[in-house]
Amino acid sequence: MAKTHYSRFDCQPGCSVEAAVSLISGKWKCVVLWYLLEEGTLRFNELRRRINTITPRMLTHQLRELEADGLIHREVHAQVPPKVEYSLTARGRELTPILMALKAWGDAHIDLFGSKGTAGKPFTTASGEQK
Amino acid sequence: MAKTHYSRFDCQPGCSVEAAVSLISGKWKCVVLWYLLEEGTLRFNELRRRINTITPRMLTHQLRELEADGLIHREVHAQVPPKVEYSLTARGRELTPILMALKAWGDAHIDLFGSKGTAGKPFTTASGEQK
DNA sequence: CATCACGGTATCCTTTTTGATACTACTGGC
DNA sequence: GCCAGTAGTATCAAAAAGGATACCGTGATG
Repeated sequence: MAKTHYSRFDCQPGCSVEAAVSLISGKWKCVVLWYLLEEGTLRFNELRRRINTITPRMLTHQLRELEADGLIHREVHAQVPPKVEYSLTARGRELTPILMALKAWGDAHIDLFGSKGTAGKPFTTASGEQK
Repeated sequence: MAKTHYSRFDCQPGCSVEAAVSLISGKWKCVVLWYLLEEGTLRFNELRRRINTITPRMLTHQLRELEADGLIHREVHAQVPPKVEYSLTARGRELTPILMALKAWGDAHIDLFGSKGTAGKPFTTASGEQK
């Protein structure tokens, strides 16, 4: 193996866990990943409308990071008006068990959020507030 | 259901995932959790020595957040010199499948780290650098 | 008497992350 | 001619996170 890379043996236990978490820990990243997991392919403004409080700047930023980390694919169609589609890569789809486990845990311990602790308050949403 | 709490129906899909991730996304948090998972109970300086580049300030900070979020238990023994033991709570132990899945994913996609993308470089460690 | 280990604090500073607001080029429909 | 929708940028500001360094009281050890 290349010496410039690190192998799993170079670092202490928990290091790869930390590394993996760091890829999905930006604000809205999990929400984006979850939508892409559920709906397959979404355009920029489709995501934006689903996460209605996000600013375009933040959405762009998170999408670019997810793309740089190889978790999502960005496809630009050369047309006007512009059409850019986002979808999970194979690597991104491999996060599925993690996201499911996180969701299960999150739903099970939902009483934590909003009351005490360090977690931010849940946000309201375009799809959540009308019905 | 109480209006002051949120139910899983108040928020969009992915919200609970995001909430769960936010609890484990501080720097070193996963490393700490992993050590506690592996070794059961550890004292402050035991953790500190294992993660040798962490400052006491950061260790304290992360431990207090994990405690506030109900993931770890902090037990102070009234003696001198002080003895403080940290261990996972039941809730913390329920993170096991998540941490395992993250480790599996991280190890499988380890080529990502250090080269490109947004992930930080892996760190060297007390236990990793001698052999 | 000085030093070490214990489990932290206090203070200051830098970096990173997030947010608010305004703006772009282009085209199709009214 | 004007407005809406497309996918973003640019700029500035605020807030949060992280890092460096020094320090605390206590008690045992040398």
